[in-house]
Amino acid sequence: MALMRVRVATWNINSLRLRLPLLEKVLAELDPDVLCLQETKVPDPLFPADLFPGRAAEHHGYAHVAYRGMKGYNGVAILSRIPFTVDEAAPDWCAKGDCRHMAVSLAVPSGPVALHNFYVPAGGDEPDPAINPKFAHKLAFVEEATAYFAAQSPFTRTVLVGDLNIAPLEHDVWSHKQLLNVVSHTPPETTRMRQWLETGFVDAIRHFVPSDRKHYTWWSYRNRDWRASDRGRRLDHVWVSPDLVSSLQGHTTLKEARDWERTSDHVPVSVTLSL
DNA sequence: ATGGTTGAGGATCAA
Repeated sequence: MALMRVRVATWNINSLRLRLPLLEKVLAELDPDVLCLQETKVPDPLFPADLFPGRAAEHHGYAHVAYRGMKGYNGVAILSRIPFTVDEAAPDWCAKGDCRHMAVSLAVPSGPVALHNFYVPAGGDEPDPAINPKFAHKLAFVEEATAYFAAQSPFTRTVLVGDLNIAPLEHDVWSHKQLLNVVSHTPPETTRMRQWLETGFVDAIRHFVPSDRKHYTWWSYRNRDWRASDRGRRLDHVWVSPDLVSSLQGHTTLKEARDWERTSDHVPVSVTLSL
């Protein structure tokens, strides 16, 4: 059977409704077959009926759409050209019902592919679980996810994407030393993330970008000039099961999106596979 | 050490 190009993109959009015009721009730039979004910040009843006003029917080619949102915070969505079924049995992490994850099975002709879209808790400011419940939640969330995938291991034909809110490697942050006690890069987080990865994933972005090269996907709004200060972090990730490594074709981190008007503080990331 | 900005929603809270 002929293989199919499957390009999966992930973007923390930081309000879907506010950035609908940029959504179309991301699709034009990356041409993904599947786009996973985080921080949609839209309750399900208010999810836009027409994602691309004035464009072609059926969502501008992305006929398959699923979403899980809530008021004010969090929320994930998946737009796809490839049909999928939603995994309704996926866990409700930390039993909070807080719309931080969706799993689907993509109907790729060569066989189904499991796709996980995660929005891991940011964890607040204080990196001490004893005094900061948000940090405790973050650690517990990652531990639950680790246990979930460990129980399935070894798994195949699986792609995991999302805003994982952890920059695991030295060169995933602008200053390893200065961020060691800053939430997103602390040893309790990076250690747990490594354990999660090692349940059976390969870091697909670092497959393409050498680990000794600085690489970021997020720059704070709180910098006068994000590009000049370049105090970025790699918080957004694409992982694949080892059987898919030989299918990896390329990747794009759309850094230019950080310069768009009224954009997200995260930029889109895509990985292309031949499946 | 501190402050810096953005979004949701309508006061702060989350990031």
